[in-house]
Amino acid sequence: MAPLQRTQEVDESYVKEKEKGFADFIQRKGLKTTRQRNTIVAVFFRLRGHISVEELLIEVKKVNSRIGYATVYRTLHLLVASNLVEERRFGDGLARYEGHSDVEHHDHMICLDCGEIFEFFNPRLEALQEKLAEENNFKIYRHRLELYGTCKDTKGCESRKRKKQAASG
Amino acid sequence: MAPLQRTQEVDESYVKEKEKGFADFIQRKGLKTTRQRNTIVAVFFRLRGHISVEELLIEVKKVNSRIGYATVYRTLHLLVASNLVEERRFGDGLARYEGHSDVEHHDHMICLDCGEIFEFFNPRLEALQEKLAEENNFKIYRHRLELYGTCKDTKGCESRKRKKQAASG
DNA sequence: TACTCTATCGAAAATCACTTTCATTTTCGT
DNA sequence: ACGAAAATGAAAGTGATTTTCGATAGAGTA
Repeated sequence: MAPLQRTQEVDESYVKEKEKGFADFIQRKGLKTTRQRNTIVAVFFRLRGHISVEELLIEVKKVNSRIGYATVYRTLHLLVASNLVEERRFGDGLARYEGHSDVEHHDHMICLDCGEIFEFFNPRLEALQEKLAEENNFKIYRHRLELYGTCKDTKGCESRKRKKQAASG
Repeated sequence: MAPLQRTQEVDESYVKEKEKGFADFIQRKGLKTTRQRNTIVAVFFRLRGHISVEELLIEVKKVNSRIGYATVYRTLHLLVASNLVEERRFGDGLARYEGHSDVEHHDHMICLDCGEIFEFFNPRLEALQEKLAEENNFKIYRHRLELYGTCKDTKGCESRKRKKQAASG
């Protein structure tokens, strides 16, 4: 029942699969394959975690600095529409995107000290929500559960916190 | 285990208690009592549910049309800071405010058809979250759980939906 | 009550995170 | 290669919220 942490190394087959998924979506919708979209998608799926538009834009510009942020926004919307990516909002005012493997729904724990976002999943929690909804004649389409707190007592927290402060200061 | 619905009538003692709480906060912080703030607070606590800034502004202007929206925003921030009010965001891009009784935490079911927001609370759900957090050395400060779906099969849904469509069309 | 210091007010400008516009490329079926 | 339609990028526009700034008004003090 440990949090599902994304692996550190992004393996190429994962990226290839996602790129294929995006290409299929583009074709299915009769849209056009472009250099920019391919770059953005390739960069996105090589990043891990919950990426903000700005973070993605910075990485994309390292590959092709002429790609504008409107294109990044537009491509992210396509990725969401294609069901390959999910948009999340954790209350700091900006959208974050995460690669979506459509089998595993999960919830989040957000550390307010170091900013780390942990993913977790618990079937009893899911079942209990369903039960409560049913008791009120409510049909759930989707839900979101976020635990805000601290992972201070875990090993990485302090160093991530310092890194964060260095980046913003 | 029915959803906690706010009662329709707002009783005066509740409003008076909140006004007192706000006055105390203002004094404690060395801020000034003003006609505008008193009006906004008085109007706010006589409304029920999850109030958007615009909804509040409309009601405030009925009492004193010269009160500007900046003042409403500022006063709402004071109410949040005083812990008398909680800010919520349900993903439609605007903040909603609800009077906060610091005993009862609750979660939300949001009907995507009629827009109604139901409140509910379940101790097993709370306990399970605590347990999961503990297992991961995570300390929860606060959490949020929102179930998005429909209450279509309940009696009020259709009429609320029509009302909403009339208001926006 | 008058005075003064400073918080607050309201209107307008600014900000922030996007979204849309539009003139200029690109893509892709023919 | 041709041309219609889609995509791009720079810049303008949005909508919610925040900040600015000159004017106004609380609240201790004289």
